[in-house]
Amino acid sequence: MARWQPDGRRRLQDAALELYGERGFAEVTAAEVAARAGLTERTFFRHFADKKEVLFGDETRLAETIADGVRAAPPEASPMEAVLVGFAALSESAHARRDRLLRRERIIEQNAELRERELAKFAAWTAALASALRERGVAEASLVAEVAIATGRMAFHRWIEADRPVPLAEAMREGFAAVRAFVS
Amino acid sequence: MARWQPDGRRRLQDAALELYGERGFAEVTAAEVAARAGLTERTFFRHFADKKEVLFGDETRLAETIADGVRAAPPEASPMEAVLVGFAALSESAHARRDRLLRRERIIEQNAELRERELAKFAAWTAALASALRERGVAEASLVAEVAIATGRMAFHRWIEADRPVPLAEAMREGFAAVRAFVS
DNA sequence: TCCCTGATGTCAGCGACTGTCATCAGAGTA
DNA sequence: TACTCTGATGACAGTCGCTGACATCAGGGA
Repeated sequence: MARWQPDGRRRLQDAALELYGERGFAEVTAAEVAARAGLTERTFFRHFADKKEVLFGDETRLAETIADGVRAAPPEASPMEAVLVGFAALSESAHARRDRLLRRERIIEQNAELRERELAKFAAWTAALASALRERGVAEASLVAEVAIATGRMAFHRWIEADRPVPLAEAMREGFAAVRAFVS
Repeated sequence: MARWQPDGRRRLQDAALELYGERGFAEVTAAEVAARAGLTERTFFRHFADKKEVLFGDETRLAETIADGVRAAPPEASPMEAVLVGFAALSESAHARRDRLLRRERIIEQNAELRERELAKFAAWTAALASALRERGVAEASLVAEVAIATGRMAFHRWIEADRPVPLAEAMREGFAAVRAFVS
C-alpha cells in the first residue's frame, strides 16, 4: 500500500480553490490549505513557491501553447494570422475547463496580490509570444506581442463573463480592428 | 525644537534606494531601511503598505498626469494625438529625475516581486488612461489604453537605456507604426 | 537482501506585517 | 498662562509566510 495518497499537488490546488473561494485568499492560511489536502504546510511550499502560485501553477504551459501555435502557423501567414492560430490552440483547452477557470477568476479579481501575480503571468506569455514572433522576423516583436496578449486578454474576459460565450477568434478580430483605428 | 526630523517619508525612500541598490531588495530588511532613515520598522509600514511600495509611492500621480494630458488635448485631436500629449507631460518630469529613475530601474529589474509590482502600477496607469479615453468616446478604450501604455513603456525603456536619450515622442511614433503594420 | 530515492513530516527560526497602547512637541483655544 | 487636541512616532507582542535541516519510510532496483 502506498505510503501517501497520490497526486498531492492536485489535491492542494483543489483545496486552495475551495478555501480561497469560500473565505477569500487573505483569510486562508497556507497551513489550512495543506490540512484540507491532508498534507502539511511544509509540503505545500515544496509544491508551490508561495501561497499565490497554487492558483497559477499550470499557466507556464499555456505560454508555450501560444508560442507553439505561432510557430506552427504556415510560413506565408501574416503575423496577425499566426497569432490567431496561437490563440486558437489556447481556446480549445479553455473550453473544457470553463467552470474551473471562472471560479478562479472570481478569486483573483477579489485580491490585489493575486491580480499582480496574474499580470506577471501575462508578462511571461508576452515574452514567450515575442520570442516566437521574433523567429518569424516580426519587427518590434515585444511591442507586437504586448498588443496581441492584451487583445487576447480582452477576448478571454469577454468570453468568460458572457453566458453564451462569444467565439474567441471573433472577439480578437474586433479588438484588432479597434487597435487599427487607434494607430491609423 | 521639532521632536522629529521632518520629511520621514522622503528619508525612507532615499534609504531604501541606497540599501536596495547596495545589497539587493531581498537582502535588506524593512527594519534596516527604517534604521538608516532614523526611524523604526513600525513607522516604515505606516508610510508604505509593504516593503516594495517604498519604491513606487509616487507613481499614482503619474497615472493622473497622463490622463490629464489626454483630457487637455484639443477636442478635435485624434485619440492617438491625445495620447501623445498625455505622454509629453510625463516626459518632462522624467527628464529631471533621470538619474534617480535609472537607479530605481536597476533595482526593480533584479527582483521578480518588484517587477510584479511595477506591472501592477502600469495596469493602474492603463485604467486611468482608459477612463480618459472613454470620456473622449474612444471605442474599446481599455484595449486602446493597453496599446498606448505598452508603447509608452517601450519608449521609456529605450529612453532610459540610451546614453543619448531618444525623444520619447519619436520612439512612440515608431511603436505605433509597428503596431499598425501588425494589425493591418 | 540491501541500499537508494523521492515524497513527506517535524521542528526551529527569520522577517513581513498588524493591532494596540503610550508618548509628547506644537498648534489651537480659553 | 494654562489647557486640550492632534499627529507622527516608538514600544511590544503576536500571526503568518516561507526556509533550512534533518528524520522517516515505501517502493524500486542492484
